[in-house]
Amino acid sequence: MKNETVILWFRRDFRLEDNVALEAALEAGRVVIPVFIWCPDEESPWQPIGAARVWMHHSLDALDAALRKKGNRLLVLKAKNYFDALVKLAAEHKVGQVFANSIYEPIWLDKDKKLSQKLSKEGIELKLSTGALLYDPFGIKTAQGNPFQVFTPYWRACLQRDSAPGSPIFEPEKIPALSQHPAGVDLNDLNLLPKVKWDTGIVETWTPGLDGAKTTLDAFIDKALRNYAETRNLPCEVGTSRLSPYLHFGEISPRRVWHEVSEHLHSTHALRQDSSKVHGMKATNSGEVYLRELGWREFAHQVLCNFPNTPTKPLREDFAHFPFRKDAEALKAWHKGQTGYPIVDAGMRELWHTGWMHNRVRMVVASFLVKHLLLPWQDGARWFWDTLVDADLANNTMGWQWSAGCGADAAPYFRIFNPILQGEKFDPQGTYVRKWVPELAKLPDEFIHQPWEAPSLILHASKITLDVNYPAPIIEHAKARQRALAALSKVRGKEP
DNA sequence: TGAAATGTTGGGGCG
DNA sequence: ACGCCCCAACATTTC
Repeated sequence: MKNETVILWFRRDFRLEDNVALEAALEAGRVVIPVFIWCPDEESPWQPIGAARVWMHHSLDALDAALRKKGNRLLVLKAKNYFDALVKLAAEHKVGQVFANSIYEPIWLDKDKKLSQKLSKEGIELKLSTGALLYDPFGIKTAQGNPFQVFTPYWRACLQRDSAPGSPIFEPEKIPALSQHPAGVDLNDLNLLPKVKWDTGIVETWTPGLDGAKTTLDAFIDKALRNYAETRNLPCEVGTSRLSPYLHFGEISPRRVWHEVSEHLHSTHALRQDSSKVHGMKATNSGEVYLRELGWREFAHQVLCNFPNTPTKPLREDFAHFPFRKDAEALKAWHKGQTGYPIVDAGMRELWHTGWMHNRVRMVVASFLVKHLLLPWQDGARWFWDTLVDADLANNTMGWQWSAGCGADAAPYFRIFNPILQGEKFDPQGTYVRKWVPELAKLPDEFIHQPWEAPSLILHASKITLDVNYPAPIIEHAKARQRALAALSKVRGKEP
């Protein structure tokens, strides 16, 4: 017989569609209490902060609105710890089962394990479901039984598994509620929104929440997917999916994204059928290139789960004692987008303003921090953590270790992005730079990525005085490159 | 999911 | 016609 009442604990799965825990809760209980518990003390040091909190606030608001359409609402609690909050809520409503979706991060997996044991002593079952990932991060292993550390064979192994990701679950018609909703706190009392209004750019740029997620996916498939392989690298265009924050907070499931994208590709005959392509040897068309990016998300979680120290420690140990510099001034210039390299500064300012940065530019600014400035990748990761709406421990860690050359399948140490060439290649008209670094807007295309090379007449006509209204480069590219090669070659291990 | 240096080739100008 | 040089275009290697 069904329990009368069950708890559905939302953590990072703010959706009603394709939510495995929700489905399980509805099967087990007659009445569901959907709850979000805010315990900032428990989540340190990688709790949501800054831009991600802003996002989370609006996302929870959207989730509540969606639950109300299903005849329920979101109970918001603020607590010292999850255990006390859950025990108290369960006792008040005679609940024996708590349903939730697993979060594939070592801290959460560990927390859930202990919590589950403690709760069971109180007669409460914690029922965990999957759904945050397409593949079990502990389920894909090399022939030797080790976790993969190189992407391509990992992804091949995923795609060659017997079962492709299944179809998403439909959202329920109704989520039966208690006749009297339990009293919680007001969402605003969590103080997720900043006191000083620095979040206007985020609010203008994004529509957080489950509806925004669907709109974003539809728009991507409709407008950008066809040319994804080419336009995804152009930061001035909307060529990427922009789904990262929605995926991070579980406002849409990776299974839904996978399903819709492959569905669309089959219906438009854009996905080639020959097996060497389908099996991911080489991504030759836009659809496969995009699904491969979902693969990188899987890979990042797989690496994080199997190597739990990677958020702060390099995976390749020869990097552990690399003599990164300490240079507060340079770090600050990077933070503020005042390095004197237009593509770098544009990216850092886009990040500050919108809580997001185009992926191509993320690679450029990361390479610049680590290789040109020789500052620790951990400092970059921390800044991204505070400023990104899509701040995700697995993806952020993977990205930074990749850029620094110390991670899984990492860029070799000698791969140093030239910020001028990257700019000219991927922002040839300087559209992106002009948008985010408006003081350079009047510069001709020829000099937009290297204002210091412009003749003084042109600088004057463009109303630019270097080091007055736009910085001269904080370091010369050629020198920085030489310095990085010299420093990094000392730590290289078996890599050439 | 680089960039720079170095090497090779082939067409054209020119003595 | 021929050899020579230049150099762009492309390929390879090196960092």
